[in-house]
Amino acid sequence: MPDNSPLDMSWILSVWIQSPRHANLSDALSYGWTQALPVGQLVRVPMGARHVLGIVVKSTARSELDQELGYQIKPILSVFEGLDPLSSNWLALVEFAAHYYQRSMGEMALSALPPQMRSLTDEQIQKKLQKWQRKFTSTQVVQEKALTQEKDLPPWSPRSLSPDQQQVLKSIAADTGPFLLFGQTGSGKTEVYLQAIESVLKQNPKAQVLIMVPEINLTPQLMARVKERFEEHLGQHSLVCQHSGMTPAQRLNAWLAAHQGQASIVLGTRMSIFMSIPRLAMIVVDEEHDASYKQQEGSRYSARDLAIYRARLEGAKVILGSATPSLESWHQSEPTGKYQRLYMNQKIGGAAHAKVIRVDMNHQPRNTIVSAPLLQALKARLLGHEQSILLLNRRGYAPIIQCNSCGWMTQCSHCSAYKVFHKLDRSLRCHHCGHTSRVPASCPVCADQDLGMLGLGTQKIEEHLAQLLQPFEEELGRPIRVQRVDADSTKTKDSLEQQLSAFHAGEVDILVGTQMIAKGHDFRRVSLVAAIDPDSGLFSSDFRAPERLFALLMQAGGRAGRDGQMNEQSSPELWIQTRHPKHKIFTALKTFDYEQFAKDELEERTLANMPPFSAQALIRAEGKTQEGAQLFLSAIKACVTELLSQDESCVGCEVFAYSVVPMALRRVANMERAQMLLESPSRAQLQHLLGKLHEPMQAIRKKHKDIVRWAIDVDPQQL
DNA sequence: AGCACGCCGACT
DNA sequence: GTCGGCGTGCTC
Repeated sequence: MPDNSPLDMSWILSVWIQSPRHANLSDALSYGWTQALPVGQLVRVPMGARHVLGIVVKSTARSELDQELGYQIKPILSVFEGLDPLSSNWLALVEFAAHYYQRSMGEMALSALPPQMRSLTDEQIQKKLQKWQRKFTSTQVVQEKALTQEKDLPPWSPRSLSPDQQQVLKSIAADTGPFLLFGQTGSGKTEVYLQAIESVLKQNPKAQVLIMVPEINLTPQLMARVKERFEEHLGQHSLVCQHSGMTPAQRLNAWLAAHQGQASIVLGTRMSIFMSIPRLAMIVVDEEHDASYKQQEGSRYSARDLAIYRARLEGAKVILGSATPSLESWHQSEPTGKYQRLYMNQKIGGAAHAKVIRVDMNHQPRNTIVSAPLLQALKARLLGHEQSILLLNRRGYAPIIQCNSCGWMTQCSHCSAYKVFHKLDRSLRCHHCGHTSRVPASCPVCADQDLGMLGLGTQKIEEHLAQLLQPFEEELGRPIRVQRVDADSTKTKDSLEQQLSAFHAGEVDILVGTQMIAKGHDFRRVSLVAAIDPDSGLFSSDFRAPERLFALLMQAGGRAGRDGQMNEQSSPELWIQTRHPKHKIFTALKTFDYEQFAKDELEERTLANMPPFSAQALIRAEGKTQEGAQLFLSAIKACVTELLSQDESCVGCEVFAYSVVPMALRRVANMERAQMLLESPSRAQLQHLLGKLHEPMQAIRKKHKDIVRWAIDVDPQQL
């Protein structure tokens, strides 16, 4: 702005900008302007030496100011004229999230906008908008027709629905929700989502819908189905995606389409909960139990929980769907809770449950990887030209090199973790800090050359399996094809899709992989899924581990035998190799009885006062030394005690601070890490206390110079 | 968080 | 003699 004449700054604008809470700036900074601006207006403002994006949250006439501000007011630099202001509901969502997850308003709000917005000018944005507008209006005519006359276009084709689906849709139409759609894999939840969306769009052609999925991998699949259903009615520009795999330009375009109300359907990962969707009428959270809905760094929000809050704000319906709901959602959908539970018990097309077969590994030779009965079962599938999946837990399967003479292992020099052997480039790599080195020819401690492999990678299993099956190849009269899928084999772009499509096409007999293959993919010719060693999930220090294991195995079981057409001889089977065959997780799994499992687990949680019967927050610190990190947290613990006994507003609050402990992965990239858990029967009291902690924490931080980072994780997923 | 300003080691 | 290391401190 070249105008150097003094502006008549008779208005004071309160503006949120990107700045972390510990920067100690107030939530909104004051800038001067010649006129009031609408709440939610995007502006560019000076901030020290640079220019940053801001959001106007208030305009006050200078004459109405209670007192003069104690500092010089700068004018804003420019206004994004071409963009509608963000809605008050959007601002309310951001404000709630910032409050709840202990972040600054500015950080929450600005990091929820597409990154490119920060660098573009108003003119550039307007150009983009015009371009989009032209594209859109050419298809919009079609859309209007479709939704009003239904003449020139194929009408919404009637679908045959199962009785369950009909019942569930009736309930969704009749009530306000939130709804927990509890349905087996293969019971047709996706069809319910699509029909529910369809009825919302029929009712109001201008309405918008948000669909969330846990992972990027799952967006193309679901997008294909959404397109197939809606594209001819809505036009291709009415369906947009939002996830971190998109280019900055793609993200901005999609954001603009949603913000301007042109996109009818927004499909995305957790970040899309913050999309600007002015006429939001429905939110679908697919696989709501999935841990990916919780952001794990920065503002650690839960997109699933925010979906509930946002839906209430907007007066929109929200559907949480899962075959294995989180115990939080399950509890909320009990008769005493706030959600309405909808059951879908039947599998479409009469597909049967997998039969659960447990192999007691106590009765197998020591160090057995694939037990004899499982091997027999695998052979049977090979003979019948059916496919199998072997599922590995991550833990315990990393291939680590050990000295067979002195016991030395490939410990990472920067982390409290072992470096993992990668066969491809014969390197040792730390999965936590990325440090890479070559495999030594001899032990660096005792110089012995007898180095061996300790853990079992998926690579190792792949080889081992090939070895076990090799004698069988002759009998079979063809080579046996084993395919490995894990983080390594899918490093190259869209290679996951490629590998899986090879499996789909029947070019592979046995698929070996980690959890990632249990998610979302629909394998029709698979009749056997085997969990090789699931026991680490049984006795973990994390109280949610059993829940995750159960969900994984249920999901894995659902992968087997989804095809109702398959003949009787190949009844689907889920194999579990375990040293604890009597464990209640496995007995509940035998009948695919999630409800029994949830009942048992919730009983235990009640007794132990664990979530959902208490609220938790985790304070983590990262410093140069473990003592430093712990000292820092201990000082905070003392501060909690003091607040609870001295502070007027905290006395009587029931908040319990557990002792300070090193984190499970105590050292990462040369940083020592420790944590402290806070727990309270009252979410509100815990919130209040956390809010009170910020100031003293900053004072404490100044005394502990070796503390590099600290973070508060509200409702932590992993302990 | 950025980005300044500010005071001490190895280089054209 | 400078380029640049990152240690405090401020941003309406």
